[in-house]
Amino acid sequence: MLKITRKVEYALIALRHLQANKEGQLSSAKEIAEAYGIPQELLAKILQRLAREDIIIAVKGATGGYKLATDPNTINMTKFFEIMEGPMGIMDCYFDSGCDHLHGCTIRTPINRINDSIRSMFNKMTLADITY
Amino acid sequence: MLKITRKVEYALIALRHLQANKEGQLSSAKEIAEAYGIPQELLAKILQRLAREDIIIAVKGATGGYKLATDPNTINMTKFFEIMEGPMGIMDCYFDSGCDHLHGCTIRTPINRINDSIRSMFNKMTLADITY
DNA sequence: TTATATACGACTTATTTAGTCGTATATAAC
DNA sequence: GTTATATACGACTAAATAAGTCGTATATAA
Repeated sequence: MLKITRKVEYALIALRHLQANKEGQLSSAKEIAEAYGIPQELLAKILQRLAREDIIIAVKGATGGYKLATDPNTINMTKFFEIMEGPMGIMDCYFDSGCDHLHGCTIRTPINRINDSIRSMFNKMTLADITY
Repeated sequence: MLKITRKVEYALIALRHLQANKEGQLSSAKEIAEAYGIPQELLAKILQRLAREDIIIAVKGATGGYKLATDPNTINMTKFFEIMEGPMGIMDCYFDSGCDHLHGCTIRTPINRINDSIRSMFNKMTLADITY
């Protein structure tokens, strides 16, 4: 319950690393992985996803690497979590309705209230709150 | 991320059911399991844990069952989650220090801030917010 | 004595998360 | 143009966790 995954953890570490770089300076997946003892292939995939979502910019080729694409202040944590792990809800019925029990479900409404509280809390936070 | 487990889900459903009972009236694990389509053995174990922790009272024997032990208003959700699933932290390093990366960890402090926010949010909620 | 409860640990199965591998493409340096 | 070092990405395997089952013991009302 309420556990952050490695994917998110590694992404945050990497973003913080990139944020500490000078304007325009690149860091490769290998460099970051070695610096923090993270499996390189795994981190590479995470950085690729962040690049696809325009959180960071990828530069290919021999001296390539990654750099931040935007000010971390502009990305809220709800969006960030959902990029990394998909829809954020403490129960799936918040999003899909493939639940057998929906008819007799007595806890859906309060559960959704909790969900909204969590989302609203993370909506107020930006990546900069984590990476600075 | 941030998913509630079935254990918690079933516990909440059962507690809500008990809460709806008249003062002193018992419900068995079987009765509740059948009413909501929950695996009976699994629910039984959950109810046993709730009884051990004095959230509910167990009555043994042929006409036995469970009833609430206390006003749901007196149990906060942080305590409830921790009874069901152990320490609640979005990363384990909030509690233990078996982390290899602690020396160079750059995200511990902000992660802990998030943790505190979540715990404080759940501390303000009681079981009654869910089961009523 | 029987039927129906709770109690509880051990076990199996299913699902999710973490990590690896193979292959393709881009590009700087030589 | 060859080499070395990057990113890109899907497929695969392994590890960890969650979900569910089973066996056995005990309590008690009928």
